[in-house]
Amino acid sequence: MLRTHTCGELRLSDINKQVTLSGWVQKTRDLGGMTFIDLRDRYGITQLALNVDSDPALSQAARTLGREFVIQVKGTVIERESKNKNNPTGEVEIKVEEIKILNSAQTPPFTIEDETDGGDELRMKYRYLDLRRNLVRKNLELRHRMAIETRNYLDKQNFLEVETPVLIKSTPEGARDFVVPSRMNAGQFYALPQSPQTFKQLLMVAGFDRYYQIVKCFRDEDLRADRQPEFTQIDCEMSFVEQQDILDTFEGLVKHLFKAVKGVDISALPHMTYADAMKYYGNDKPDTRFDMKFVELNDTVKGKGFPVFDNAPFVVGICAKGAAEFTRKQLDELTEFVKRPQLGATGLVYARYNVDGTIKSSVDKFYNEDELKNWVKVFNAQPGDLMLILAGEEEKTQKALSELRLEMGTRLGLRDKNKFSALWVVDFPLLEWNDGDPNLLASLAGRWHAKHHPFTSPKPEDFELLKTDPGKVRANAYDMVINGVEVGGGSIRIHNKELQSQMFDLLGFTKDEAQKQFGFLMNAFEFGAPPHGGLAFGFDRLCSLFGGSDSIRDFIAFPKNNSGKDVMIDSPSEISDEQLKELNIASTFVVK
RNA sequence: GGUCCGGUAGUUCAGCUGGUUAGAAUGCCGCCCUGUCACGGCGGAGGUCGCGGGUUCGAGUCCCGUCCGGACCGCCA
Repeated sequence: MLRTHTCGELRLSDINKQVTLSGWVQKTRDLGGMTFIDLRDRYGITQLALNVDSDPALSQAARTLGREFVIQVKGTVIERESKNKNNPTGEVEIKVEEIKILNSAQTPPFTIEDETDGGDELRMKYRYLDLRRNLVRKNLELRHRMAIETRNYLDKQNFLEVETPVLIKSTPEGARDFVVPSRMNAGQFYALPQSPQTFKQLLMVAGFDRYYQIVKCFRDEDLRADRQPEFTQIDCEMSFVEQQDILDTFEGLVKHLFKAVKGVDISALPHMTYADAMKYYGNDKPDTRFDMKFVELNDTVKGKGFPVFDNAPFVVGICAKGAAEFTRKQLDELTEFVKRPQLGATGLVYARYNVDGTIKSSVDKFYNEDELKNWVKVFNAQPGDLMLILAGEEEKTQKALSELRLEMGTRLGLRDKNKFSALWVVDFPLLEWNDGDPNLLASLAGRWHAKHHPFTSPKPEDFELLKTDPGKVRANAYDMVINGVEVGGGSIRIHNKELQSQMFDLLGFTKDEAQKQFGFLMNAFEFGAPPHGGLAFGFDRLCSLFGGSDSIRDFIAFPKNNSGKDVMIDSPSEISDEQLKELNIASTFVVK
């Protein structure tokens, strides 16, 4: 061994021990007669001390060490003359007797410290240096702990971890597939799984009863701070269960994770219907750390001669507690916020319910004091509150107000990263109308697409609506939402061939297409498929949520950038003509 | 496919209404310093202002195009 101890473990109790340490030079502090070196490894930092009087040659050698040199030192553990309470090893140091340079290092392009000076791109390019930093390392340690505790919990619940294939079949529903050419089968392609969905259902048919897998999934769609082209799911499926059984089991998992990883007890998860989530939060993943629910105002504000409200199909507002003090400038910022093209609101109406009981609105011209007092009643506002109102087409207005609500929550400090509010959103619609998207309309025979996925079962009481009003059919589908982040979702599946076939009809598959794409699953349903259901957690998101970050990239060892590129290994990249030829792919492409 | 923001020293950034030699901090190099731990002091080196074109007497600054990065919308069953 090149070391007797790590750089994080020596304490006062180790004094006088002869030790050998190996690690990276974090920093040297040369005081002339004395030289101090911070030696770092994964476990911590230990200070090395050299005195020019006791060994001039060694002291001189220490001065030549650069940042991130890899060295081995032998010496004696001694008590420090001046201690550092900020470091667990801060009461001791090593009186160095021997230094061996194991490897030199170039000066790193950014500082390897908690508060790094490196920008995102540079950190990605030198990810192996970034990973030396405490913060990033701790994120991956958190991820490791999450995975271990997930396996502990599910193992105790009799779940089996089963690996499913990565080279599978491309299917038209859902996200765009990543595709892999088959050399042995010219002109044919595998697809990488968007999820192991069909395989886990087949495992249920096979009687495995309780399955899980911490598994990579792939989707060829545009990226976001919380979306990577390859990502990890905790993928689960159970047989002989109803929705409530699944909710109970995985509420248990999340509670276990909070307790084991963060030492936090979270209360029982409330259930909120999709309809209520949309009505009160304008969003199917509401941040319930704070209230500020939507208040519909059509009956309150219309017919008073204010054309914006009178002409809008939908008027809705929120009441921000204690925000009446917002300045004109802040209100203008909020107006700009909702007018951004992404939200597209035409304006923002506000009414301050001042502490002195007076009401001042941006539409005083149209609403007298009595009418504004009625607003106060409808909003249940208290003196000091600020009422914010948007009007327009329902869906768009909901979305804009939802974003405004989150913005207000942020501005009012109501979105504490150390506070966790989890809930189940249930009763999602089974289907969505492919409204207006010509690409979808052209590529799919049908105009409905599955909100969750085509294997989701409708609620039995809504079966009849499948024929008469498919848009009204609710699904046995559920999402777990924590702090406004959709951390997981799933459904009770269809296990009956006729119903599955009916679903594919609705989604516009011909019998042939359905058989070709999903015949293996429907055939399996004819051999004794048990009732089953499951869900999948977005593991990266769950980790970033636990770590208090909005970005999942720092919880993935080697993530990709906004363009889906790994700038460290320079991928994706071109391949040789020989490779293309082997794969039976033409080597020239005409773009556009 | 779209919207917005950014690209200036190794790094993070400032650079006003276009005007002399493009600055700061940090890092790096050298000298000094015997209890530092964000050590301190003095000195020094370090620039294709992303790239191309245009306007102008004059462009880091304005305009057009382009590339790269970031956030978001669409998309993500």
